Order: sequence, then C-alpha cells, then structure tokens
Amino acid sequence: MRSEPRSGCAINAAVEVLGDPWTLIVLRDVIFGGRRHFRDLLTRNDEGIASNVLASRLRKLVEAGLLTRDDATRGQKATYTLTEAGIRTLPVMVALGAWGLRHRPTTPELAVRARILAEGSPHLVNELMDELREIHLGVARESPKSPTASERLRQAYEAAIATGGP
Amino acid sequence: MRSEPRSGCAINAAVEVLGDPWTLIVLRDVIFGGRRHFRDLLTRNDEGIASNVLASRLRKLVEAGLLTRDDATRGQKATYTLTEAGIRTLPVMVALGAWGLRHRPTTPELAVRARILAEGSPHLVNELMDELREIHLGVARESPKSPTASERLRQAYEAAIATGGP
DNA sequence: GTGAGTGATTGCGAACTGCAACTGGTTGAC
DNA sequence: GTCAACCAGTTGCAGTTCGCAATCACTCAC
Repeated sequence: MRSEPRSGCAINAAVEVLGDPWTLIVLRDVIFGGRRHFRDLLTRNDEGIASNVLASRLRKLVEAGLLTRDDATRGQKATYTLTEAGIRTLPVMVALGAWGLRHRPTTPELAVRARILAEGSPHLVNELMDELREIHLGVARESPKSPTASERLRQAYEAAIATGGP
Repeated sequence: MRSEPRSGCAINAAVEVLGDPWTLIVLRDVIFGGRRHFRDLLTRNDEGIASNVLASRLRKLVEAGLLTRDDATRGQKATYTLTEAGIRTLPVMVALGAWGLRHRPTTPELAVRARILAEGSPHLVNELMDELREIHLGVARESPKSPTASERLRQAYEAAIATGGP
C-alpha cells in the first residue's frame, strides 16, 4: 500500500490519496455524518461499503495522516479522529457536492444540504472546519456562543423542506 | 460500464464519475495541459497512463457528458472537447490542488501554479472557466481585450520563479 | 460462562490494472 | 501507386483489487 508518487503535481498528489471510489465516501461519513467507529461507518453507510474495503480505507487514511485511531485493542471500541489534513478536505467535498448537484441526478432531501453548502461558501465552509476542529481536535471556536454552522445548516435545511416542499 | 448510482448523495454522484485514479488525471491534462488528442494525452502524460486505460476513461468521460468527441473515423485525428459539465470540474481541480499543495510533497515548479490558483480563487477560477468556454465551446469572453487568465497565471508563475528562486 | 457487540481478517470468483503487441485505417513524400 | 510514418484505439495476459459472505479474537454486561 506504499508507493512513491507518480508525479510531483499537486492535483496528482491529492488524487493518489483521495482518488478512489471509497476513500472519499468514508471521509464524507466522518465529516458530515459524524461517524467515528468502524461499525457505525459499516452499517450506516448509504452505498453499502464492504467490511474489508472499509478496513483497508481506514488503514490507508490513518497512514496518509487524514485520520488518527486511538490505540484500542481488538474487541474494544476504537475511535477515529480527523486531523487538520482531514478537516481540510472539506472544500474538496463541497466542490464535489456542488458539481454533483448540478450535473448528476440526486435525491431532493440530500440535495438541499449540498445546495446550502455550495451557495454559502466560503464563509460557511470555514465555520464548519472550525466546528470540526472543536469536535475532533479540541480547539475552541472563536465565537462559541453563536449557533454552530452545522446547526444553522440544519435549520436552513428544515426551512427549505418546509417551504419548498418535497 | 453502466450502473445506477449507489445513492442519491451529491458527493457520491460526483465520486462515481470523477472518483478513480485516472479520470481526474485525464481531465486535468485536458483542462490545464490543453491536450485534445489521444496521442497527446498518452505520450505527454506525467503519470504514464496506459493506452487501454486512457481509451476506457475517454469513453467513460464522453458517456458521462464531460467530453465530446468529433466523429473522426479510425486513423483520423480525433479531437476531444470539454462540455460545460467538464469545464465546471475546474473548482474541484483547484480544491484538490490546494489540498495536495498543503498536505503532500510536490515539486516546486508545479507547486507554484497550484498556489496561484488556490490563492486567486474564486475570481481567477471563473475567468479560467470563461476562457475554457471560449476555447472548447466557442463562447466569446466578456472582456476579450484584457489578458487572459491563463496568460496572467503564466506571468505570475514566471515572476514567482524569478523572485522566489527554484 | 454466556451472549451480544466490537474491529477487523479470510477465502472466493469477478472485475479492473499495467504492460506489450497488434489492428485497421489515414496522411504525406516520392 | 507505393511505402513508411502516424493515428486511435483493441487484444491478450498476468497480477491486483473488488464485492460478498463467513469467520475470528476479543471485551463487556449480566
């Protein structure tokens, strides 16, 4: 699973880590779905990831420095935590979501969130990254008394559902 | 090569088209490298793509509506052209490049371009998309007398090389 | 100690990848 | 017209990865 980069291009460097059909899905579930455990990622995944693929991708993401894993022994509940590098994939997720929303068929409920994120960036994206830093790295946000970005995202989502219909 | 989406998620929808180790590389060479022909993409590729993989990816990209292919018969020089959907992957490329630049080793010469793009967005990105629309779709830019975005990118690149050293 | 829950690993056939050779056609010089 | 060079792929093969299901080793509550 180790190999030197195919080229020195920044896009290629990113693709070598993120450019496979499952890695981004796992990362999406950690970032947007709040999944932190193996079982959680395995059973609550919309695309039906296989357990061996999940195991290999989590290992790869830890190796690449996008996630850390607390040293739980076998049988104990292990927790996966985003690193700064992992948190910074959020803009990539948002760009992908914006493209998918515009150029691919999506189910309406899931599309609303992607639309809010696509239209609210880059400020909303920065706030969401701060929120992830608080949850995963224990770094306090700047204005912790204001509603969190994810909370506002949820509210906007429900408002859109209510007014726009299904 | 045809299959229904694994889920209705916008990110997954994008990943199903773009999320493999070669598709994004081919698209990058078309967008940033100006490659329009099979031989060009095959021989001037930094990562050393194989001909069968290139053929399958070009077919897939045409099927997915990111590229079109003029109907040249066998033996004639076929030209691939970006569609609007293909042009709109540019923000994804920029986000990936920005991430790769920050979190992966890259060669300095190639990194400068990624840095300029990462710092100049979103205005520069919009201008570059307009330029791609002019080249690939024949849509005139708004202010065609000003220097093109790619020209300014090239100038900034050379200035950075000159002042910043290698 | 028993049973439910944890994070994985193993085994298997099918699909995809990288490599090299080959196909069927066009283009251009002579 | 002929021939070499070029063009866009295709084909065949060995090795790797994938999807699927079963299984493993371990912990924790009771």
